[in-house]
Amino acid sequence: MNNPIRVRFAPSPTGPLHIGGMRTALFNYLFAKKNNGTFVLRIEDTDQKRFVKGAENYITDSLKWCNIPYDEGPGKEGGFGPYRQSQRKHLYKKYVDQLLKSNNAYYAFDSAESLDNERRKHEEKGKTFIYNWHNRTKGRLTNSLVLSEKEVQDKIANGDDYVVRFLAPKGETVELSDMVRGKIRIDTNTLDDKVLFKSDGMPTYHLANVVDDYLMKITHVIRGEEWLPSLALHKLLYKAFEWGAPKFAHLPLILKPAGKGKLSKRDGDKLGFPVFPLSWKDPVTGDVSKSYKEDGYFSGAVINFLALLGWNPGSEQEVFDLDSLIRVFDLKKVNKAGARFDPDKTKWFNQQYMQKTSAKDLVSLFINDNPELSSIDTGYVELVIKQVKERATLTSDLWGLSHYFFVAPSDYAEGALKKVWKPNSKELMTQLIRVLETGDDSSAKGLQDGVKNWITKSEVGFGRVMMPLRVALVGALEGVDVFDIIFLIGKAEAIKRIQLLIDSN
RNA sequence: GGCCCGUUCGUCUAUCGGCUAGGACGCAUGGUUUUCAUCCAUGUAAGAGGGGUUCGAUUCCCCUACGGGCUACCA
Repeated sequence: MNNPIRVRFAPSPTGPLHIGGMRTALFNYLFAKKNNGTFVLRIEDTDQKRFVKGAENYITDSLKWCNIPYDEGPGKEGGFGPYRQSQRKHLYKKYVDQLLKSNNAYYAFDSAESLDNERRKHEEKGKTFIYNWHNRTKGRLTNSLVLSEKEVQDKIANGDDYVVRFLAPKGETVELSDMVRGKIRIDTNTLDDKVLFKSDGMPTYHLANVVDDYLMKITHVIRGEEWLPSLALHKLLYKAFEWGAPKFAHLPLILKPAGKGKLSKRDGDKLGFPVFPLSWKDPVTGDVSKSYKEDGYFSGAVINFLALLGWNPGSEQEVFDLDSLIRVFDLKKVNKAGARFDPDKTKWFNQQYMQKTSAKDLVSLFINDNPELSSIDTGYVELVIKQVKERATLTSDLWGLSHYFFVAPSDYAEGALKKVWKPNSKELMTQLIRVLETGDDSSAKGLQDGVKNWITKSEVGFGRVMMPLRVALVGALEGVDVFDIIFLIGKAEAIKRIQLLIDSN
């Protein structure tokens, strides 16, 4: 293989990654693995102002939790490092100079204030200010296109702040090709002269991205649709460098479940569902955001759902583990339109995964969530989970569905008791205790037969017995089969609970 | 405002010009479970509008509308 596939996921560490970012990472991963390629993680931390401590760890932890590990990246050298752009700072100057020398870029000395001013003035006249062929040499702007070479050198020697801008060509049409969108044509006159190199000595995204993708031999750039508008610029940069460009695929955006716009980090807290894989504590505000992991989701279910957002396998199958996802993944089946995020369907996927997961495999997870159970025999815990898991959607549901197997109800659901407790209930429950004491308790079936026989023979009515019995055992009118409960908690414990109900009424 | 992308059930989506427009989530109803949930069955509901092209358009082209993205020395 002389042109091995290499893709990269290139987040910037400005905060926690939300599921939109995870989906981008996932598609890169799937594409790489499908094609025996390499999945690279590159940290794009060129904006020192927005850097957030802990965000990079958050990103790597999230990828790990989702089981989509990177082949190369920070801490995983693959011959193309370093993988943080801040550590590659020294590399970019050379390429900027190359562009300057080939007249594809120029120095600009305009201050942020003067540019803001221009923008405001244009706005007042109902126009939009664009730094490009329109005005770059019209005198209002200060750059190396209008200044003499000596003036430019003096300014730089003098320590004046400057940026380097790309000189967008005039009157050309760029032909773009996107793997999911097909051909796109852009008139270069509508482009602006983007800043490539900032006055703080750091490259902007556009420059760093292109240079690094080239140096890291990236073959396919798979990223969110928000980058589509800068594709022309990037293509022009490759041309200016005289480099072959990678192939591009722009993924449809993930939209809010309700309302307008793309899904954002704040939607989760506002709408009551997680948008983050792992929980995140904002280092400034201290706010903690809920997450899929902590809410009781399986990472496989989250990944599965994300994969089907903006992509489909071309069949009616919906549940896929990671390996089958890799097997069937195809960029050609990626949709063009944005996809609304659906928290309900995410839950459904999780329920599917819950049912696929064996009770045995759930035990440690369950005990982990409920440390007070660590002293209980794991065999018993497994039997309990086996009873309740078909009713569960999230792993965090498990305790609510099974608590009565571990602790006697401390109070009774008000409505339930009122509905169930009749004048003769006390008498019936007392009789029931006697039936249980003498009956067969070697199996749930044995218990059932004993009680049923008694009910039939004494003609007291099933509901009159079963309902209060359930309330005694569970504390509410819910839960698994009563005889399964009695069998598991044991006859003695069951009798104790019935007596408790009698005594308290 | 400008530039770009998009548009099938409420939502995610299938349909390589020939349909009674399929599946899933959700919702509703019924059945099972002497509880609740699960489960099962059934139902619900769609190709934005207008022009073309064609024997025939959800599918191809154009216009409009609507949605989305971008428009920073942020990525």
